[in-house]
Amino acid sequence: MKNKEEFIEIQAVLDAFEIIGGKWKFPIIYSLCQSKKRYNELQTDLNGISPRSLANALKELEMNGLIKRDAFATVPVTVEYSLTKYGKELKPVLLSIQEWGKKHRKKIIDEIKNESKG
Amino acid sequence: MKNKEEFIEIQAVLDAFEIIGGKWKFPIIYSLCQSKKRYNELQTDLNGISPRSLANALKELEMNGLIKRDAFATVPVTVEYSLTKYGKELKPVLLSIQEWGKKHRKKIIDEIKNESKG
DNA sequence: CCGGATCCGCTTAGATACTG
DNA sequence: CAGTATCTAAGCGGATCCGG
Repeated sequence: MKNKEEFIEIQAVLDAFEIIGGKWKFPIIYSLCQSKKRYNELQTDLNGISPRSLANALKELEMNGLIKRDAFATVPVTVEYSLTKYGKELKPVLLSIQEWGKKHRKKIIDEIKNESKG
Repeated sequence: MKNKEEFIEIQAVLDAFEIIGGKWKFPIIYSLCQSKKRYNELQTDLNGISPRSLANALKELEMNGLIKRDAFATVPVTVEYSLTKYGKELKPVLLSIQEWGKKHRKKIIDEIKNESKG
């Protein structure tokens, strides 16, 4: 580390990961970017997340003020999760990750094609 | 999930996290964004990462073509890690995370101030 | 039935000590 | 200096169960 400024910069990244680290936080937020979702919709979107992990992640995200949980006393219960205004500030981050993910996917596919070509 | 397109989008995020998920990958890449670094410099930058976790993360990042490892037969050995061209494509992602991290830090500090004000 | 909580086992991450 | 070995702690997933 060279100086105090650089320390703060990397500390910002580390801090961000205290909140949005873990395997599922980003995908959850990404899913909620599109629209508010119910518990089961999230579970489907996230393609096989366990209920335990989903519940934990949602609780932490709510504690940190990134998402909002609304429960309606219907029968059966309806619970909706949505991004808070603060959570929406993560959108640019999400979009850049997703863009990189698409590029990466393309790269992998190209590599496989080249291998089979010989 | 509503349609196939949305599935691909979220899948891109999931895929990205296969590569750059985990607690330390982003901070490592962030640190290497600035300049190439030696093993111990990274350990210092990352403020307390264990050697094991650092070694593991570096190995995975190298396997995925994001970073490059150069060893020089000096005594003692010198090893330098740097971003590959492909790894550098993550810079925009890093910058947006870091920006959010700074915002978040400011928010937390403000909240603490307001609490102590009463 | 929906939204979780709980129990269990496996995999990943971390602390510390030690080595080429 | 740049890691590995070992042990322990935390996180994740699967199945099952419970309250409304």
